[in-house]
Amino acid sequence: MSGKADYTSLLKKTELFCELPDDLLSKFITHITKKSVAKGNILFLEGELASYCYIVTKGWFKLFNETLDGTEAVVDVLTVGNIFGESLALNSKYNFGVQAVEDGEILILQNSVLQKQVKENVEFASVVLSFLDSGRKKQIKEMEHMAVQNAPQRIGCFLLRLCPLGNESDVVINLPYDKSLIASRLGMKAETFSRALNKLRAETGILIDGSRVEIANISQLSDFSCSACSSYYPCEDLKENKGAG
Amino acid sequence: MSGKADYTSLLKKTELFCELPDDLLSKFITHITKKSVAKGNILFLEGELASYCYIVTKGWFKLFNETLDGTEAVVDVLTVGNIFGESLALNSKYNFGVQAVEDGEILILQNSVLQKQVKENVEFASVVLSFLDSGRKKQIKEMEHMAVQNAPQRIGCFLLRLCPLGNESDVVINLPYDKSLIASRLGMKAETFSRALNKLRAETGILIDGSRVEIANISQLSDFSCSACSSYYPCEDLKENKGAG
DNA sequence: CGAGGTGTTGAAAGTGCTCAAATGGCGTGG
DNA sequence: CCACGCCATTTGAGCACTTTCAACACCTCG
Repeated sequence: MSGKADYTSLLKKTELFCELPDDLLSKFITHITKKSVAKGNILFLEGELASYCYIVTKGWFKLFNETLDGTEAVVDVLTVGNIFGESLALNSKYNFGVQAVEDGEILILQNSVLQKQVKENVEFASVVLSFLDSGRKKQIKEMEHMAVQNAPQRIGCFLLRLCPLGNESDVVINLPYDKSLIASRLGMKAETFSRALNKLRAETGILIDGSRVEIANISQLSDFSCSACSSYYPCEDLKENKGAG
Repeated sequence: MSGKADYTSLLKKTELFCELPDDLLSKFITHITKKSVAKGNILFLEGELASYCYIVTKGWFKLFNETLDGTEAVVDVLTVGNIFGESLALNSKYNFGVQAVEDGEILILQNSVLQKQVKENVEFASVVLSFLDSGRKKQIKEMEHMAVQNAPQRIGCFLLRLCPLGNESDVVINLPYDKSLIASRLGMKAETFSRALNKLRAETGILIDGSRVEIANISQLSDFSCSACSSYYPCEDLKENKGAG
């Protein structure tokens, strides 16, 4: 189960690699290594040369920045299927640091391999550009969320994004052990998160038991969470428009 | 002054084109057309095929999305030197609509021309990837702003980004006529904007006369605006790290 | 002058934050 | 096995900032 063979299925779960033909995937796979990461380990820090990108296959990872006054700003919290640290520009530096917030596993790939393929393979270059465009659209959406959603809605939206598509009910999600990370990720304090989660539970009928979240009724959750937003779960336009602008 | 000749200097003022060699610039210039846009005109709407990109050479343009409840979310408000609608991915759609908020002028370029150059010219492709990376970093910064800055600081930060670099005092900025646009852009209501602007004036000594803003002392403004942020004006790290991640 | 758009101001309500204290799970050492 | 301490989470009370609703001032244009 841990041989190079199953890298294919792991990569198929990621946005960047999911639609690549197998022969191209195999070119990447020969350069990929798998690694276990213990809780607390730091993979890299902001400002370091961006040599590698990472694909999460297990666990949760925190992307963070440090502010001038020493506070930590959590840029994102990622789990299985997410990629981070990827860079197509030469000699670029990481924009943030990354730390494992619990024991996990990652695939490691040199950015130079990505860069080489972008240069040599027009189709892959096109995929990469779509990927970058899509990332930009998500960022715009994030901004909108911060502007128009209140705390309970932001949490609901965060949960919805963790739901596998296609399921309509009885989805079970496992959050990272330390929920205050999610609070930071969503731009709120731990206390606010706690209260907002209570409100969300009362409004949408979700069940919470420690780090386990059970969503009985997706549409009830999205009715509540998406009402203030410009697109409704599953945010179709994020997938349709391989965005621009 | 409106011949193709001065397109070069206009393009040199934009982040995407500023460092390109003249011979490459001229390839773009042959495809560029200039156009005047009257206040209120809509250039395109969200979801339309992203055929053209636009470079602002005069006036202010509003990038917006419509939320489900009919509200308008202002994604950005752009002026001279900014580019929007650019897309390197094929068959992509615009992520937002764009409207002229006062009489203005734009340069128009087919995205297919950009795409062609990306394919044919490795150096330009590299510039584009850096541009996209830089855009991503700015988005992360925007998120941070929304999270850590209060209303007066957000306005101050917005003004600072409009200041031409290199000047230290007596900078004069012209805002769009309708200031409530900036309020939306910064995620606050018009009334809050009005009050916050008063506070900003009291704290930093800037002068406001209608749409004209005079900044006597840049460092006084940045001391106030950047104190909560992870980087200080002019946000050096945005330029250093041709980012990744 | 009057109408409509834009900006300002006031008062009250809402939302999230700070500070402080209580709760509850979990591992360590006795 | 139990007591203890640690840490994340929860809860409460008060505060700061932003929004909401409403009224008014200002300016331009007809």
